[in-house]
Amino acid sequence: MPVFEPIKQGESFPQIEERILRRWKELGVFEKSLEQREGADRFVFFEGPPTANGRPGSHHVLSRVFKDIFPRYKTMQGFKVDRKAGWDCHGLPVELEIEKELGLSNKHEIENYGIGAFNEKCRDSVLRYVEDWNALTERIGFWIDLDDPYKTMSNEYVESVWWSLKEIDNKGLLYEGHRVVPYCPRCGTALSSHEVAQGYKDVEDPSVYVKLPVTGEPDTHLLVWTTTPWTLPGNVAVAVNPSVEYAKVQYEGATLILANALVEKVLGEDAIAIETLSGEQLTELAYDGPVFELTDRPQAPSPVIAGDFVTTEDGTGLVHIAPAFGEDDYTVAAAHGIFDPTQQDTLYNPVGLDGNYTDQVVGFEGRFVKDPELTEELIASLDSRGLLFRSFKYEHSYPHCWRCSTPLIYYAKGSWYIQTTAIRDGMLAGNEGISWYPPHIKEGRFGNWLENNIDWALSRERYWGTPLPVWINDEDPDERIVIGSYAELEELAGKPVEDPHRPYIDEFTFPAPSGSGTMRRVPEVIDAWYDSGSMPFAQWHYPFENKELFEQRFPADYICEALDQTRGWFYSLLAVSTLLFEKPSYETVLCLGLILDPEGQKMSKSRGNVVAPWDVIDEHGADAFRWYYLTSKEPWAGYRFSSETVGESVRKFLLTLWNTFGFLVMYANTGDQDGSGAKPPAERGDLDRWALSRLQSTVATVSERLDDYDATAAGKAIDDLVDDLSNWYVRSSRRRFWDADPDAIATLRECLTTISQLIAPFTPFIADEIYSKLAGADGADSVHLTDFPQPDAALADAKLEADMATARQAVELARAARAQAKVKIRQPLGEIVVVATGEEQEAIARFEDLILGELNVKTVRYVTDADELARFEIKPNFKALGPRLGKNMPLAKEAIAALDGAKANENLQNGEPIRLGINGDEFLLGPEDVQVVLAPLDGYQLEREGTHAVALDLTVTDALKREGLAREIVHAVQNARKDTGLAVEDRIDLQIGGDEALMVAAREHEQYLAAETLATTVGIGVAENDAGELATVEGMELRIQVVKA
RNA sequence: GGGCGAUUAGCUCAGUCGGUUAGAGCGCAUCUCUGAUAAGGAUGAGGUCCCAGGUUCGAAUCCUGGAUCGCCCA
Repeated sequence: MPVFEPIKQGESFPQIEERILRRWKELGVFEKSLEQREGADRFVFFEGPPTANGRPGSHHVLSRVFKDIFPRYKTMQGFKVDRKAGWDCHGLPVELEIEKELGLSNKHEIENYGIGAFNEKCRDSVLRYVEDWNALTERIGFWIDLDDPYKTMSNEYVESVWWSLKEIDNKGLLYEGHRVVPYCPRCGTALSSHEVAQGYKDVEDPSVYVKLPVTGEPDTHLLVWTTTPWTLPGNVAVAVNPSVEYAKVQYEGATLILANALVEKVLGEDAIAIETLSGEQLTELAYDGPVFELTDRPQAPSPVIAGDFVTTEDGTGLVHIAPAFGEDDYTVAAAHGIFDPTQQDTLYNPVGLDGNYTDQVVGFEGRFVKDPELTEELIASLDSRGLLFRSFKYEHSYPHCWRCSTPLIYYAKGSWYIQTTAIRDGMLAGNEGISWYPPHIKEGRFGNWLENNIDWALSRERYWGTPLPVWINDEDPDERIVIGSYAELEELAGKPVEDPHRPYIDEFTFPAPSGSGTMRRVPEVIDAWYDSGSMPFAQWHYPFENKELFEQRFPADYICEALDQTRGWFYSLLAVSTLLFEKPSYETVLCLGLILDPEGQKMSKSRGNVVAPWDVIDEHGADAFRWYYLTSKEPWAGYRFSSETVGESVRKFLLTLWNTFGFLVMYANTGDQDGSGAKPPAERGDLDRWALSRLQSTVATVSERLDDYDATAAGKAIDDLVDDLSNWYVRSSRRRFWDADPDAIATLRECLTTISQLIAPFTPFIADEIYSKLAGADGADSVHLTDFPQPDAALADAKLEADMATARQAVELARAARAQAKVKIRQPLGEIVVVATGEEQEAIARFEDLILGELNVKTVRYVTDADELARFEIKPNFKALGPRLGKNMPLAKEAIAALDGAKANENLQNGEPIRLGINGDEFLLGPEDVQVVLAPLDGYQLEREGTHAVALDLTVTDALKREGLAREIVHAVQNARKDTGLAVEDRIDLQIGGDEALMVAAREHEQYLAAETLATTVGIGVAENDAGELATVEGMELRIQVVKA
């Protein structure tokens, strides 16, 4: 029986991961990790629900990985972390997908098809790819309860949402208003501001200057500018800023009125000023309206009105007012009594809900307002009537429907609102208590957004969504009831609610409580963002069920989504919970950046640069994918990502770790030693205790960084530790592993076991593979059932770590010196000369054997007085001296440079200060104020760093030469062993022959040769000419014959 | 047009409280080590720390203005 289960040759990371997935399933590890924390303090995580009507992509892997790591970490720290999955089911994107499938292109066609059948299609489609999502979720090791997810379309969920809306109505914050809203004529629905935000595109639009004839002043025109000529038939007034100065100018035979400040910009230098007028004076004028012929509006003077919002930044300083098509227009026209906002039919609107002109617009009846051809015709009409001053293309950013790409129009219509402006201060106060990663979002993007909050346009005139639970008397629209539960509706309507969706719910009517009329539901459904913002309580069907469950799990300690959710889910969560519970529903939020391709382009299907997550997983494995996302950079900055970059993180970290693990398993098995015979850690040698101390420091750093949601720095600390173990501890301890030294095996085993726990939240697969092989009989079934390591102060030794760092530096210096002198490591050298003082010398002396072995040098000689190799130079420590010396600093720098370095160093060594005279003042400099560095003297080859330096005696004596050759022979024999396919521990009979110089060296070092190559017999100078392998050592011929003994 | 963020080596990214000599990985070139390693090590080439002002004894870092890119909003 081997000590540890041997590593399967040729098993790839993805294969290992799939094996571990099966094991997790068999043992129910996720479930156990939860059961085990029953009754413990909770760490609450909320899953932001994705929509499963499309396949998951690499950006979903990003968020799911960050959603996973902290719950795993907290679980290992002893918290109970429930993780309920969820699916976002409602909304326009779902409807659009079905419309496309069914070949429907507007609401009329949907209604002909049948709302019931249409919604059934929607219902079926939203979980269409749920299997793909589940498979990917499981494969990347995102532990979340997929068996009992919340669904925003479930009866229970919808009922909770209804309850919340009634609560809001009870607070008087639900109202029906008229408002100019961004409206998609194609989808037939108003869009919320966060939907509009997603659809801005840079487009070229026509832009026209229109001349409006001033009533009673022939040939005089108001000059207005607009980028939306289609709104001109809706024109009812012109607004000017009363405090701006306007000019009447003569230009190309016409008299024009525009803002004085804009004359040159619009007309150039050729305009001749006639007089200036104040905006106030202009409001006494009128112009001949309407701009287009309208069947229901006769020609009549239209007013010039005052509006503070008019600026002279662009345009002409005169703004055409169409109250149905602009928020400012609506407000200013209402304020001037042009229409009565409470009487809907007084608002002039020549455009229908379908985005087409009504029959009132003569010559353009039924035309779609954003049709470019129509625009041309409108402009031509203006021109033919002498109203066009100029037209040109204007490039600007204009909102489009985020799903169907139709340009939005601003359009006055009825809509239901939540008066979020009433809770703005509450949301701002709540935001104060939220920890944002990165922090600038809090005051910046999110804070600004809250400051400028406007009421939430809640209603959607659509089909597949949570129906707005408002019933209105069909005889008296002022009588309304908001329904807050199915029981309430059942009692009123006298029948049970089986499906709260349209069209079934629309059939629930009941007599008006006032005694006359029938209560009927309003036709709207609600914004799906409200659904997802309700998940903290709706996922539990609160308050109808699970009261305690909800209260224990509110608010969330941690949520995590991509940055684009700032005004999406992050906002809707905060708004809903502030409305209902007067506090935020999350305490910490991590925002993730976008996934870009290696060129920094956004990944999109149209560009064809999408990296499919399964490709990455199949090639490199889920752990590599996770490690890359978690540690390569700050996660909110965005990722320039490709499968190759993931491969890099495999090579850099996972393989190093895996090889170190493989090394331990191999030598523990070869030497039949599991480390149980080791001394207690405190009694082990320096190298072992160094490794254990590094481990403890890393444990401390990792916990500290993960507590601050900083996976990047935590991962880097682990990476550094693994690198130290592999490239220093193992490298320096090879001999001891070969000898199956229990201390070495125990130390490495302890380090790797603890590392497996540290990486468990990061790379759960390889972590469990390593843990379950090393933990032994006393270990848990899985690393994920263990407690996260706590730093053990007894094993931490800062001095030891610092000393080792110094020793390693000395080795590096010596290696550099060898490289410089082109003397390879296999060639032994006689002496290394180390210049170092005080602690540094002690540190190097402490690890002398290690250094000599690593450098293949016989002895080390210390030189405290560096005169023979280098001289001391004193340099100022600016950080210490700067504040003290201020403006004298440059002078001090010169004075210090002029000091006698050796003498100054001697002073400092003796505890005496350095005296410095500057501008007649004397300054005393202590050791903290200066830095002593070594500068090489001419004629010596020396590598230096700070106050220590290393020089090599490069004299190669004949004896050293022979020893070097012996090592070359060993090297060649080892290669021959390897080529012959011998096992590491196989004994051999060795015969060598060839160049006499080599044979001499071999005879001299025969014992060494035999020991290194496990040769039971050695024949020197006997290998036959034609037998064995032929090698070349420093140009000399070497024949090697290896036979298994 | 406004808000937020970014800009550091060929590429991907670090860079602490402002401390004068800016780092790492990848890639490249040369050399090297290795009976754990798909690896490791050394050296080198490679930098206008986006630009311009300013504050300061001292600026990649702080301030102002500008450029470019991204996101968000109009």
